Amino acid sequence: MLRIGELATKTGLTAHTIRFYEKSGLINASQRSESGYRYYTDTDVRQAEFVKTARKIGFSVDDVSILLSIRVDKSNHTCQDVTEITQRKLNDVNEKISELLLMQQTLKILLNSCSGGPESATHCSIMEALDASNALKPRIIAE
Amino acid sequence: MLRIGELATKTGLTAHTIRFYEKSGLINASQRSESGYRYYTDTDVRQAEFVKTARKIGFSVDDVSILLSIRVDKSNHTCQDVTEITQRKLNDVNEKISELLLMQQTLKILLNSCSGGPESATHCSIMEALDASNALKPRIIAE
DNA sequence: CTTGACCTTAGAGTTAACTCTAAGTTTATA
DNA sequence: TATAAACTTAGAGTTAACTCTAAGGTCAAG
Repeated sequence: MLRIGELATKTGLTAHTIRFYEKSGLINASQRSESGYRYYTDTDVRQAEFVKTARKIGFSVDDVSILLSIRVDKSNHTCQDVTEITQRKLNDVNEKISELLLMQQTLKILLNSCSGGPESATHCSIMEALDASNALKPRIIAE
Repeated sequence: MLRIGELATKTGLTAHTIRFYEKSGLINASQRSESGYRYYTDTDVRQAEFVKTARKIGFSVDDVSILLSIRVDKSNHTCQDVTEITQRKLNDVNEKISELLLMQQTLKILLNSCSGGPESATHCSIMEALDASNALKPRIIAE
């Protein structure tokens, strides 16, 4: 039986975060001492690690909540239920990557267009590009 | 001279956002009518477009504020000043992309490991992977 | 029996960038 | 002149996931 600080050390979460996850319904202490201290069983620890793992992969707290409800009642859920959540998350991630790649490309083009030297910014091509509204249409793929 | 709604239409911002940017020091109406209506000159419009462009590329409101202070006083700033901000932003973006690519890879591996069919999740390999804490170490690059 | 590390709670604060509301004023149009 | 669309303000709300604070209780060691 671990106290909250020990669970924190074991999982890499903080005690604060564990209490926050408890409020959010993700982690529960099976036992409480008379004085109110939380005590975590091995089963609790495994659940906390599941939560940590799922969060690290990128699942939201709400997603993890759903995954946990599947976890405790696997026989009444299907692989399809699980892959749907996973696919949805992958779609989110893919979309964010696309947006960031576009930003990356634009930023690279801007950096390539400017010397970056100590000369006055009066004719800085980055500033000029930001002033021209076509700065957002990177047609040339710079590498 | 445009009113705020017209500027909104022209820039693709909302009137709310324009007022918010005004509070943040990014956009100002050169004129006000007696009754308090904001009126924007061509110069204001160009500045609003600059802001829109910079935000779309991914610069934070604070970054845009700095870029604007350079913009109004180019001769007292250098190309280096501008590239530093741009490079910092590119570094941020690169870091986020790395994190997301890791998530993407993990999610793909999870999806590949599971049929996604209508069978019970009792032996779902995604659930099993989330239970095993090595789910975060994707050694096999799945495509 | 005291000290310090650890624990408790409720609830407020953080961040970024909006987004919305309420209550009232102005302007253009029919 | 009446009505609707557009405008004004201050300030509160939203989102996600924490993160921290205050004020106090518990426990092990010396």
